[in-house]
Amino acid sequence: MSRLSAEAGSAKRRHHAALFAALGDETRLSLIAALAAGEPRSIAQLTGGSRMTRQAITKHLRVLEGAGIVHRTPAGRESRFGFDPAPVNELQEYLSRVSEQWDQVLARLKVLVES
Amino acid sequence: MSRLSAEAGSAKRRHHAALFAALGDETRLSLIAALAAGEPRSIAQLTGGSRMTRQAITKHLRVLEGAGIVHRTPAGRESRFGFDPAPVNELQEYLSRVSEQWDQVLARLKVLVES
DNA sequence: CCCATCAGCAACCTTTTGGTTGCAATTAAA
DNA sequence: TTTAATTGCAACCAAAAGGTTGCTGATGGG
Repeated sequence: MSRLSAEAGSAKRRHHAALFAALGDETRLSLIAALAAGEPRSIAQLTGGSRMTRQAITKHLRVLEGAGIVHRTPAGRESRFGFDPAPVNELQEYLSRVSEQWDQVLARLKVLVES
Repeated sequence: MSRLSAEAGSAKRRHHAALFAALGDETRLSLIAALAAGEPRSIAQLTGGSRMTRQAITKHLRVLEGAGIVHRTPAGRESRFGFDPAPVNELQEYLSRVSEQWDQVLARLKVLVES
């Protein structure tokens, strides 16, 4: 079982790493900020105000879509992108667990020092 | 001032993106898990149990060190790496803000629907 | 002293990533 | 029905990332 659970842990770790990687780009963070601030927007709207090409923005949106952070809704000739909070919350919980783990280590060290 | 604050925001965003990118690798996540679980460890210790080369692990540790997630402490002929929780907490707060922003958007939409 | 261990450095390679340009297709508007 | 706007797809490119091998230099133990 230890092997199975180790592999399951590895799969989850791979998933989390992919989510973090999706957030590891300045342009994508600004896209997330734009989409988490209001209603869905089209690619042309999201491109406006950036020095980058529409295709570059499209690629970034595809990465975010692949991570489930954003979803595409075709509407006429344009496709609107909307924010999806689930992966963000997932990563928040992940970081929480790391922090708690560390806090427990500190608590144990404190006990050792005081004994 | 709007320009200045926009640039300041961009600098912070770049910083956050760099931190996220440092977490965007499965191997580095496992290193973090190992180091956040206990006392500092040497490169050789961290390499043991991995199919990767010591140099690969070294590179990953350097990335984590560059992000401030880990610090190196030379000890004799070996250098021990220890966990540093500050960047993790910083990212946790960042994700919190994104979530809150989104919650506010949802609340506004709800008001619109009910009116 | 001798030897094994731990680590740093450099070169090299392959794959991925971020970005561009050009072109075709669909949809809306005049 | 033209025409403009919005998007998708493909090819291409440069740079960065992830990993390996080989060699060298300290350091600690016998």
